[in-house]
Amino acid sequence: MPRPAAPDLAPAVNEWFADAARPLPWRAAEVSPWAVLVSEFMLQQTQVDRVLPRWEAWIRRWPTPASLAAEPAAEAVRAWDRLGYPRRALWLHRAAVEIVERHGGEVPRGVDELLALQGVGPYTARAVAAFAFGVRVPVVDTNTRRVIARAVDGNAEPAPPSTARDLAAMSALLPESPHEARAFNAAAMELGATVCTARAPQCGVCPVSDRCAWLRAGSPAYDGPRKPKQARFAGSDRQVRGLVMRELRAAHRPVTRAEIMGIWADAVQLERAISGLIADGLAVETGEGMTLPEA
DNA sequence: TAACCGTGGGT
DNA sequence: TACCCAAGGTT
Repeated sequence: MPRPAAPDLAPAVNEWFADAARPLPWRAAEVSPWAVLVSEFMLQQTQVDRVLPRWEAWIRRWPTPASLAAEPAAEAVRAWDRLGYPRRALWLHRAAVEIVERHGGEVPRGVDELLALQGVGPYTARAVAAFAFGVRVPVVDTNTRRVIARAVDGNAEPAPPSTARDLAAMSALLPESPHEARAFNAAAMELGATVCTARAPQCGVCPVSDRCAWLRAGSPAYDGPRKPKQARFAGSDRQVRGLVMRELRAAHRPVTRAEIMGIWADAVQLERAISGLIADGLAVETGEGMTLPEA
């Protein structure tokens, strides 16, 4: 399925990026691959502004994989605070252990080795390879998908994610030079995050507005398949799990059954949440009560 | 593979 | 208010 010849986006986007890039600390030249990996874990489904303070504190406390691996998982979950999806904290801790055990404490540079780490998927593996090590690989996140959907395909929104298709599309745009490729991976994401946004894109300041297929077509409304609606949060199991985790993080001692029962009226749903957290390894039941995992 | 997994900001 | 969206990954 040949796609239409892609416009040459990289030079203009990279030129724009050189000036417009936000000074995010994990982009600084001196940050370690580990610090980049931590940022990528935290940024999974979580906005930059909420990540910044947690990342700073995390890197200060655990500057290497070994320093994190040496601590109980409970400390990672506490330091994660309210970033959400706390199993990411568990997975990051596990990944640190795997890096120590399998890679001598050094974050691996290859996509395959990175993919084998707990909690590292197609996006994170390539992001670390590209941004921490300068490897020339396509990196595709939700922002890049949207930029390509508009500028190349002429659609207001991307089709449902497909790793193979998305990577092929980005590969077709990626400059040959590793240096330029690395910049373009970051620049495409930045463009999607700050200009080519999901709502109210700022086409007036877009560096590729002169060759954007979507703009050229008159910015037609999206008519493809709708994304599945996210289930409502209020009253959900997610909310209950979050409340239980908040309690476990705050208490530096076992939380009794009676205390747990006080945080949600629906006992059946609360029991389901607790069982799920235990099954996920985010909580453990002891004779004294519930705690965060020490292992 | 579709459903599940937190939390908060923007509109 | 209610809904959409967010540097995804796992099962």
